[in-house]
Order: sequence, then C-alpha cells, then structure tokens
Amino acid sequence: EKQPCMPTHPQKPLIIKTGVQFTTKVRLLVKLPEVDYQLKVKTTFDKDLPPGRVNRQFFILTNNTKAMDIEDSSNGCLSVEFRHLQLKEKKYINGTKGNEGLLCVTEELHSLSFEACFVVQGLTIDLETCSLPLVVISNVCQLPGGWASVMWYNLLTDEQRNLAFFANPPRATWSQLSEVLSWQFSNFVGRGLNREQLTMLGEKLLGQQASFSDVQVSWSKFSKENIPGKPFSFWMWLESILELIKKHLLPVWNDNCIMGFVSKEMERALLKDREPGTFLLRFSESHLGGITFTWVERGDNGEVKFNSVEPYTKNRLTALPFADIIRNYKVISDGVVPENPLKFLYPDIPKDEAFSRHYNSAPNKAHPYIASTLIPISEIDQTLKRLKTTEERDVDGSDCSNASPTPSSCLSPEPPMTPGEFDMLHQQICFDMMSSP
Amino acid sequence: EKQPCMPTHPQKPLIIKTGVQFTTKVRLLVKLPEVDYQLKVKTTFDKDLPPGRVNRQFFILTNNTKAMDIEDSSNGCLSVEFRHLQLKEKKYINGTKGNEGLLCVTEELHSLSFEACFVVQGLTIDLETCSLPLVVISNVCQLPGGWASVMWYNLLTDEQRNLAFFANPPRATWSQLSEVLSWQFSNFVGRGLNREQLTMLGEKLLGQQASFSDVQVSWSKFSKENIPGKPFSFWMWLESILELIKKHLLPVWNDNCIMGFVSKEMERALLKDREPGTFLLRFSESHLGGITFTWVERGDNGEVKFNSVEPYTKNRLTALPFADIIRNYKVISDGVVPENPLKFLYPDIPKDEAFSRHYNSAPNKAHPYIASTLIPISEIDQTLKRLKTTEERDVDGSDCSNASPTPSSCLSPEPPMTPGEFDMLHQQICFDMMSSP
DNA sequence: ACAGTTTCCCGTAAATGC
DNA sequence: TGCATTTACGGGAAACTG
Repeated sequence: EKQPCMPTHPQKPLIIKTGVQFTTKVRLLVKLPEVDYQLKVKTTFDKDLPPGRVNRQFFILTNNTKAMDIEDSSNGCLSVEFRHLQLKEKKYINGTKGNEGLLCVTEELHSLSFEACFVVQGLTIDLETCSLPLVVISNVCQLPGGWASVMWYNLLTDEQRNLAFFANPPRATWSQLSEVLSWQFSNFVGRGLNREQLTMLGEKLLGQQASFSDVQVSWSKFSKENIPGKPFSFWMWLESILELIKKHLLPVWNDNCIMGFVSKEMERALLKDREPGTFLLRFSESHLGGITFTWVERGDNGEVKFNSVEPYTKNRLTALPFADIIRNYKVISDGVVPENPLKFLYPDIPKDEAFSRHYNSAPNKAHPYIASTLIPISEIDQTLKRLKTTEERDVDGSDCSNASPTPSSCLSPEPPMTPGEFDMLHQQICFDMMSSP
Repeated sequence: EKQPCMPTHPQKPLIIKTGVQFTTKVRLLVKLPEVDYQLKVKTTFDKDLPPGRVNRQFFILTNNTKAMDIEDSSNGCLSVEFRHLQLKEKKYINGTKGNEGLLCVTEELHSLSFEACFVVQGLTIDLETCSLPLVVISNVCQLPGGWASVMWYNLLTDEQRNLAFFANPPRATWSQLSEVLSWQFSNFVGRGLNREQLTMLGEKLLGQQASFSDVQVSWSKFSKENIPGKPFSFWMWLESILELIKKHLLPVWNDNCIMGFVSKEMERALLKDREPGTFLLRFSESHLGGITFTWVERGDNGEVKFNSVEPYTKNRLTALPFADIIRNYKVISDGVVPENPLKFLYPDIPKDEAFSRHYNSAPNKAHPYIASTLIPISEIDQTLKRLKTTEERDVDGSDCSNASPTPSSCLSPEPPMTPGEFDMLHQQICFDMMSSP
C-alpha cells in the first residue's frame, strides 16, 4: 500500500556510502479519508536482521522520523521525502562480526524499512514497507563492485527483498546481460553498444560460441574472477572504460567516432584492405581505462603494417583532450619532418571531417608568450621499426585468444538499441513510483 | 611553568582546519615531588573570549581531558599529548556573529588553553597556559592566507597571545620579510632564495628603491591587496610558486637550475650577450603557479631575439615532468624538421649536463605498442614570426614596471642563507619545547 | 547580486583489521 | 603477512549566507 522510492547515489541508485548524505521517498498509495492528524513515518536501517545475519551493521545517524504531507505535484496523495540521511557503521556490536565470510562487502545486501501507524474509526492500522536490497560502501572505489551487485540482482530476480541473493547467485544469459551492458552505456555515457561491440564483449567473456544468446554467465565470471592473465575482472575493466568515456571522451563517443570494442584480429581484418592512414579507436584490453588508435600503412615493398600507439589514460587525457591528440599526433623518425599518420577514420572518413568539431579551438590569447601545445609523438628508429614489424604477430598473439571469423559486413555502424528497450530496463532498476499501481 | 607545543598542520603549525584531526602537546617544566595521583590536563578552545570578541566560535569535538605521564624520551618530566582532536564551529551561539567585520577569517586569532590542578602538602595549585594564536580554516584553500597570518604575527611580535593583532597589524621591514620569505623556500622546498632572487621580489613588492633593507611593508600590501593589474596578492602569488615547486619541480629547484625570480628586463640583459640557445627558467608573474623558459636567438641579420614559452602549470606538468619538457621541447615552422631551441642553461651549461639526471628514463616496456610521449611544441609561422619580433618590445613592456639596473655580476649563483639563520627563524615560529627554559 | 566562507564529497593514500 | 576494507583529508566545486 505504500512504496518507497530509492535512495540515490548520483546516477547509481541503491548504493549508499557511509558518511555521505542520501535521500529517500515514500508514498502512500491508498487514499485516506480526510484526516487532520499527522501521519509519521519512521525509517530504520536493516530493521529485522535476516536469518543469514549480515556481517556489518549500520544505523541512520540523522533524524529518521518525518510526517507525511500532500504531494505538491501529481494527484495529491501523501508522501514524505527524507533528505540528508546518513549511514554510519556500528562498531563492536556484540563482540565479533558475522561469519558469512565468503561474501565481500559489495555482495552484502541491506534494506531500509519504513513504518507508520494510523487510527481510523477505532481501527489501528500499521503500515510497513521496505526498499529493494541496498549495497553499503565506505569509499567510492567500491562503487563499481556495488553497482555490479545492484545490476545482477535486479536483472535476475523480482523478489522485493532477498538479502541472501549472493550466497548463491543465479547465472544470467548473454542476451540478458548484453542488454544491460548496452544500457550502461546509453544511460551513463549517452550512446549504447551496437551488435558488433557486444559480440566482442561476448567473446571476451565467453570465448568463441556458435550462438551467444543462451550461453550462461556466472556472477563470478562477470565481476569477481580476474580475466585470465589480467589483474582485473571483466566488469572492472568495462567500468573503467565507462569512467574514461564519462570524463574524457563523451562528445567523441556520442558522435560514434569510437569503435572501441574490437578484437585485435578483427581490427586487422578491417584495416588491412583500407587506404594507408586509415585508423580506428579501440579501448585497451590490457590496462584499465585506456584508449589507443591503430592505423594501417604500407611498407616499402607493399606489405601491410599495423601500428598501435601506447594507450592513453586519464593522466594524459587531462593535459590534452583526445580529439587534439588525434589531430596532432606525429611520428618522427630521425631527421625527417614529422608526419601525422592518421588520415581516415575507418572506414574512410577524412580525419578532420570526423573530429574537427571536437578540436579545441586554439586559445590564441594575445600573449607575449609563444603558445605551446603538448604533442603526442612516437619516435621510430628505422632499424628497430623493421625488426618490430616482423615480430609483431607473435608479440600481439600472446594478448589475444582465438581467431575471430572474417568480418564481412558485420561492423557496419548501427544505431544503439531503441529507447523503448532502455526504458524497460530503467524501470526494472530504478523503480519509478509515479507509474506504480 | 608549563608550556604547550603547537598543534600542527602537516608542515604548517598554528593552523587548524575544522573537521580535521590535530595534535597538541603540553609539558610541565617544573619537577614535581614524587606523586602517585594522576595529573589531568583539560584542553579548551578560546577559553576566555578576549574583549574584542571573535566572530566565529569553535569547540573541541573530541575528548579534551587526559592525564599527564612521564615522558619516554629525554629527562623524564611530565607531559601529555592530545591526539585526534577535532574542531567544529558553534552555530547560532547567541543570535548573530560578532561584529569586527573588517577582519577576514584568516586574520581572526584563537587559542587553545590547558588547565591542570594538583594538591601538594595541603596546597592547591592551579596550572594554566595557552598556545600561541591560532588560525582556524574550513578548507585548504584558506591555508595560504592563514599561513600568511601566522608568519606575520610571529615575525613581528613576541607577545604570547595578542588576539587583536590584525586589528592594527604592524609593518615589517624588507630585511625582516625577505629573511622569512627565503626561509619559506628553504623550509618547504629545500633551497632558499639568493640575493638576486630576493631583490626581484623586493622590487616587485616595493618598486625601485635605493636601499631595500629599511623600507617598510604593510600587512595589506603583503597579503591582502592585489598586485596592480593582477587578480591576486603578492603572497598568494609566491605561495602558488611554492606549491608548484613542491609538487612538480622539487629536484630541479634543489639542483639550482631554476633562476625563477627575474624581471623581464633583467632576463633580457642577462641573455642578450649569450650564445644563441641560452635559456633560463622563470616563474610566471601573470598567472598563479606557472613556469616558463626564455631563450635567446639571433635573427637572419644578426639581431637578438627573445622567446618565452607560454607558462606551464600543474595540469600539464602532471602529464609531463618539467625536465622532460625541457629535454623534448621543439619549435616547428611548417615543413621544417623540428628543433629544440634550448641549448645552454644560463650562463653556459649544456642543457643535458644540467638536466639529464632529472630526465625520466624512457619507460620502454616490451609492449606491442609504439611508445608515445607528449612533446611540447610551438608552431611558428614564419610571416607571423617576423611580425611578432618587431612588436615584441611593446607587448612585453606593458607587463613590466620600471627598468631595472644593468645586471653586472649580481646574479652569480649564491648559496641560500646559512642554516643558523633558519634555525633561529624556525624556533621563532615552531616553539620547540625541548630547548625551552 | 555577490564575495567570502563553508559544506560536500570524490579520489588517492595511508591506516586499520582480519 | 597480505588482502580487504575503512579512514583521512586535499582539492575542486557547489551551496550557503549575510
């Protein structure tokens, strides 16, 4: 009869960081007869501890009681919004912490309870409801892990409050998971993933498959186990890319200039028949939050060569926006006029046509100073270069799993999923009370 | 009989930030007869408000009482160290705040009081002491202003507790002030200022003077009024340079490679007869926390030309260490092989000899990637360049005040002040209880 | 409207706990 | 001892407040 709206971390609901304010809202969905008494609602954290007791215990530091009021907007029902709520951990509750030692903090689920009581015509009526499971973190570095939990829970169950969910988390099919992954991108950085990008992610997570859609992905493989040979899990890697886009690549990403998720085999297959100087942008698979470009060129005797620049990460992107890196990148071999090897964005868009709207218009203030830019330069020693090219296949091979099929036309640019699909997912995760029964 | 040791902000004593822990220590300087009772000390903030009442009021949030104990180290007298003290502002104490509206928060002085009471042979003895004046800030952005106050107070008075000091702050002579300024550098970034650098600072603050040492500097001119034509005060400018050195230039500064404080006239006078490609490093006077280099070259018909690069600030220095900027800086004019114009550090030290020990040894990991560096480049269009050179004098002139005297030999490298002078100043500000009477 | 000041909170580093 | 987690707080930005 009453339903809570979720506390929200900016953009990431259902995650609460200790010591940081959050907001929550409850609405009464039944119409009460005209009353002139106050209907007080009390908010409690982890009101009745579930049987599988939680490890950590928290309490609401701030005022947790407030009277309902007629909602300004909409149809005039009763609601109350708690603001400036803050969570703090209880220390040394009863000697030691719980024992479910297998779960990490971001898998530990909690909930907010809301209670009210009113009397009408001699009848005492108790109202109570609670939130969807919450994850409590103490530092933003735990946010990616916490968000993985929230996604997995809401993707795979409709239960209102199964706090033991991660004791034995169900698997997701790739078709479910890929939809959520694309939604992460459309929701947080404005453009979702197309089929080719999702295929690369599927291969990365599951290896070669005849058909992906029904293959199952375990929770562990998604966000807990490290990718073989890497010191991070699949989700941590993907999340680092979301973060990179949000902070440094937003307009370029939304302009569809970043292919991003391409295997190295696919990359070569795509570039090999292209005009020399054709390049594409790809996220680093070996480092968190990095982006690189690969271009194709022809050697003296006509053989195809591929070059990839060392991935750029946030440190360098802070000093120099990515579009300007592409604009100014130069390769220098000793004593030669440096040249920008990047000519056409795959498949054949002249570089400036693709990127010029993102260039930083030169800040030519009438200084007594000579303006100066940082220019990303690769210095290539010709002898070394020849060596490198022959070894290239081997060095790269160690980084890649299996060969991927020939590209054919599968990488043609495609729009992200339809808005309708996103709305559906959005509601699944972000309980919009306005549209509830 | 008892004396407090100061609460310390890392490296900056006598400044307390609300909500951040600080530590303070009190020692009893008289030897008590053997006692077996505990001597408790209580710490109070702004215990008795001074007549000229303060605007803001604070209190100690944490436990403020602790028993004295025999000091481990040294001569075994009683002492107590309060740790994890934290200050919080009292809100709405009695309606409104005080009225001394002329002072800003960093000029508002406070103090910590320490009290203890003991009974010996039927005599009750009250002990009480207090700290030197303290500045309370709420954000680190107020630290430079607060530190200016602490310096000024301790430079110009020996009073233990004159909380109204900034109602009418005395002036400092340049000889006093310059010594403190040099000490800032030797203390916080490891190398003090030599006579030439101090002379430039004196001229900047006071204009041309026959003899600086007795000229007086007002508190306002030092840290409150903006430098004419600039949006910051003298001290804020100098402090931004200290910060820049601490974060990005430490080894280069300590290696004496940075002349830093040179007027533009002096710079030209020094460089004009030097080998083309001779350069020096100078802090920006127009922007906070910037460093630039100026080099001399000769035009086609033998005339002397000076070029200064746009100052580097922390953003770029984070992506590329300054020594590498100098190492790799290039000037490019269209279609020509780019060249590094920096050859000799003034007066005549080959660049690599001066800087090579600070170069980042190339991080050549066996990547499948082509390594890439950011290279600072200035692109000079030849036609523009010719125009620029003729206008240069005027453009620059607008930025400089009066002509400075011919350099003669006054810029010869000199060691910073003697350690003894620093020790004296250090004690003046940082009350070292060990050496007190 | 605005400037001085405080609050908020991310993100890195250090401390703590298990 | 090492890893997981929390605490600490600088720093940028938003919010507050006379």
